[in-house]
Amino acid sequence: MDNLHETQDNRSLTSRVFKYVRLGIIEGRYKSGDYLIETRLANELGVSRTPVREALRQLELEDLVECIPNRGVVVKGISSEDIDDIYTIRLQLEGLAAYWASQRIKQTQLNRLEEIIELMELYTRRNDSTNLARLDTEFHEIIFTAANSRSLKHILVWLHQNIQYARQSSLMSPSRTPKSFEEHKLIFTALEAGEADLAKTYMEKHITAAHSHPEE
Amino acid sequence: MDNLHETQDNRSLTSRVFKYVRLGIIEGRYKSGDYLIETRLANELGVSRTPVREALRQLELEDLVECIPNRGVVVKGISSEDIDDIYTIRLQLEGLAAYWASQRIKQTQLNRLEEIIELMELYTRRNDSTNLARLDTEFHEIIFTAANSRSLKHILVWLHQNIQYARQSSLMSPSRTPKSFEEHKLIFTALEAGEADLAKTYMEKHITAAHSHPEE
DNA sequence: TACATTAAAGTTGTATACATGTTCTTCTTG
DNA sequence: CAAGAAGAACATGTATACAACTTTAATGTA
Repeated sequence: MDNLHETQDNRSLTSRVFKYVRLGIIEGRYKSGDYLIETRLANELGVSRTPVREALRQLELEDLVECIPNRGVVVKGISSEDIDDIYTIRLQLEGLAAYWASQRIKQTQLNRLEEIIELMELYTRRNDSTNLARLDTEFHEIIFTAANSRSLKHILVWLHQNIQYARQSSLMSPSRTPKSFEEHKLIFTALEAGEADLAKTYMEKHITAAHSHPEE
Repeated sequence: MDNLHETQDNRSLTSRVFKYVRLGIIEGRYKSGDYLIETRLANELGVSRTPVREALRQLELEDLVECIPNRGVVVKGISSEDIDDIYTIRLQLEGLAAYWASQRIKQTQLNRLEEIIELMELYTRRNDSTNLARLDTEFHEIIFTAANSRSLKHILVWLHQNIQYARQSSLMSPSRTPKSFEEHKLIFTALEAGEADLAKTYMEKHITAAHSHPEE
């Protein structure tokens, strides 16, 4: 019963279980209100209860499930209202990240951003949404990292993960990709020039646009 | 060897261990770079390794420790730069929380806020920092809750917990308390009147002032 | 002495066993 | 038949046992 067709990232069973259940919640396989039974999950994945418990305790801190003492863990999930809120929160925080990044970003990070921009242009022409989504994630992650704030990065990574859910549903819609590409380019230019306020403004516009058209 | 002089909140050993280690990191007993040995902690607390492991895995997600596979978990701690960043992030997010709260707050929550304001006045006159700190936490938490956004509340609770560390150090300094009291009152008035922009502005001023003078 | 090899101690990763608490079924009783 | 009690089935909470991996100490050799 190996539902776990993972690659090589077998760091530990705990993290495998964590990702598996997380994906299950994000994809809606486990719905809000469902009880997650430890032994059932353990059998499903062919592992013991120990790593399952550790993973569930982590998911509790991610706020994706609620652990009720001596009762079990119940799925909380992410509603569309949550997604809306997350975009508003991102609006505040990614603006801040871009602002800080423009002051603290290193040359190597700028180089990688430039590479990403070039690749994005290519994949936009080819309508390759899968690769575009991957590059988009990396683009934003470089900016989180360049902002050089542990707390901010921690929050933004969490928000991005939660939002994957919304992305998943509308991935292949290519209507907005050319516009999105231009937005990324503007952000990059501002970062390169060290224009903090401009970087912030462009990032905010990008998030807002992405919220209205979540396809990329 | 029962270093755990807890009250009644013995929901589970895992959460007891979690709070114990968390406090240890916040108080500086476990310093950045220290390795946390599972068996050592287990003996220290008179429990088995199972709840210790679960607690450590949770602390990893809180970003207070780093789990290195097959090596152990190392303390990350919170630097003063982190604290500065957190205040800036709170500036963005508590403003948003106050904004949303002013539109969504319920009468019972407003009543409780009014009670808190009255109590704060009392304790400010008495210079009772301990109770003031408690009320301050509740004041902000009511606003998080009233904002009615799961994600926002989750982030702000996390930020507040991280910042307790900075508060701990300078608790008894009463110089700012009268001013802080006035700020809380202004926020409350704006919330009561449903003035979203005003609530946001007052909250931002309050956070900024608290950052310069973290005693309350 | 310096260095590689190997044994040993220590630590983490995982599974299992048992204790405790909860839920559901069934049987009794009014 | 309804309501409640007893017990079985089930799930979680915790401890322990064992396997795998890492680091350290020890041993042997050039």
